[in-house]
Parts: sequence; structure tokens; C-alpha cells
Amino acid sequence: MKKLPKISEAEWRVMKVFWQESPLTANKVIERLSDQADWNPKTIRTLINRLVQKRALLYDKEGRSYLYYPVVEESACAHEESRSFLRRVYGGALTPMLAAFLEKENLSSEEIEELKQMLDKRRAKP
Amino acid sequence: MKKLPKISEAEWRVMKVFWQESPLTANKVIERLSDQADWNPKTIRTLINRLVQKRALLYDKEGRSYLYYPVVEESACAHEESRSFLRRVYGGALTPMLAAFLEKENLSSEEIEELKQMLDKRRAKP
DNA sequence: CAAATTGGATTACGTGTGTAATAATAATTT
DNA sequence: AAATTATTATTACACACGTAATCCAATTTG
Repeated sequence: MKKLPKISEAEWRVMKVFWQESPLTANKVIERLSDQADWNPKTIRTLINRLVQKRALLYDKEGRSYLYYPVVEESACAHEESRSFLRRVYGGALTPMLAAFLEKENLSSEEIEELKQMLDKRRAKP
Repeated sequence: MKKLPKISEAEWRVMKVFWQESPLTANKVIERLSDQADWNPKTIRTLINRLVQKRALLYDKEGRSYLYYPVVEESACAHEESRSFLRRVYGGALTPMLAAFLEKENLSSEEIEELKQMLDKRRAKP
């Protein structure tokens, strides 16, 4: 599998836009982010450029401007981040994290049910 | 509750030593880390100093050297990191993370059982 | 066509991080 | 007491990140 670039916090917000919809021009991204983040358009362009350098995005020339699109999958990046986070904080295992979460958070009964059902389905697999 | 300092990846490894055992001299920490990490002792001292500056550690003078101990709780730091991670990557919710994890990881049946039991216990609570 | 605008490229700048090296000071040894 | 050693304190340095500003070339406008 492809080696994934390391995506920073601010860059994640930009990537999420592309994962929702792509390709997009820089201006479109700026537009999509205008209500979510209080960023100067220049800042967003910088982030896009860095993501291109990291090879998280590619672009095609479309007239005078570029159309950018992601070249890494969100699920793969998310999973990588999960593993890195779990290793750093919980020694790599999921169980202690869930334990801590159940301890500290007030998860709704619905959420608990949903989690349980996911586990049930999974257990049925090979 | 106290405001938690932001602890970097390398600093986490140092804090974990203190959370296992404290107080410790710098030399003891270096010793404890000597097999885990391939760090120059100077590096570890730098990390300890930064953690003191961030007020994650405090020290008492013990003769010629210092005895350091943590002043933030591991569970609190871990939970803070969890929330930050989930927000960045999974929009803040635990469920999508577990879903992704079940999809990508091959969790053992034991682990699945453990997770289910934790959820069951939790559901019985309030 | 000249001027203004727009989009991309380059540069900026303070702070954090990984990874130490060097300097200063206190303690121990000769 | 002087030299050596052990600890802490200060400084270093490159690269990542957040957050832009400036420069440059192409396009649109007056």
C-alpha cells in the first residue's frame, strides 16, 4: 500500500473538503471553508500548496486555474492517524481507549447501542 | 478542572515513565528509557525541561539533583488527546472511529468480547 | 492598449518539535 | 586547593506548522 503523507490539523480541515467533493478549484475550497474556518484565503492557498507538495493532492490545469483532487483516501489517512494516536496515548490498543471514553464521556444509550451492534456484526465475520 | 498542557509525541514517552513511577531523577528516567527509545541522554533532559516549562512536571531539589514528578493526570491528558483526535479525524464522534477500526483491523475475538462487555457494563450504569 | 484584477509561486515569520551540544555550577576526588 | 566529574541551564539548528504577505504572470476591464 502507498505511503501516506503526514497531514497536520489545519490540513485535515482542507482535505475533508476535498473528500466531500472533488475536484475543486482553490476558490471553491475557500468558499466551502468560509463559514467553517476563519482563515484568510491566502492561508487556505498555502495549505493547498503544502498538500500538493506532500502529494496528498494533485491538480489538473483548467484554463488559468487548477482543479485539485485528493490522491489519498480518507479512510486510509484516518486509520493511520488512529493507529498513531492509539500508540502514542494508549499503548496501541483500542480497548483502553474505549474504557477511558466510557469512563469520562456520557455516551447516549443510542450511541452505546450502535457500538454494540457494530461489534455484533463484526463478530459474525471470519 | 485544570487546563492541560499540550504534550508532544516525544514528550508523551517521557510522561509515561513518570506516570508509571514517580518521583524520579533525570538519570532514572534516562535509564528507564534506555531500552525503549534510542535517545541521547541530553535529549531526554531537554524533554524533561520542556515538560517542566509546560507545567506537566514539577521537581523538588534532592541534594545536588532534582526529583521530578507529574502534575497532570494521565487519564486527563489521554482523554484530552482522544477528543482532539476524534474531532480532527472523525468529526468528533466515537462511532465512526470504531466502525473504521472494525473494518480495517483484525481484532481478535477476545478483544471484541472485551469491548462488548465494557459496553454492557456501561449501559447498566445511570 | 494600459490598468486593474486574479490566481498561482515565492517568501515570511514566530512558535513548536526532534535532537542534541555547550556552558555554567556544584560536588567529588586527588 | 586544583582538577575532574556530575547535573542543571542555556543555546543550537533544521524542519513543521499556523498564518499570512508579497511577487509575478495572465486575464479582464476601462
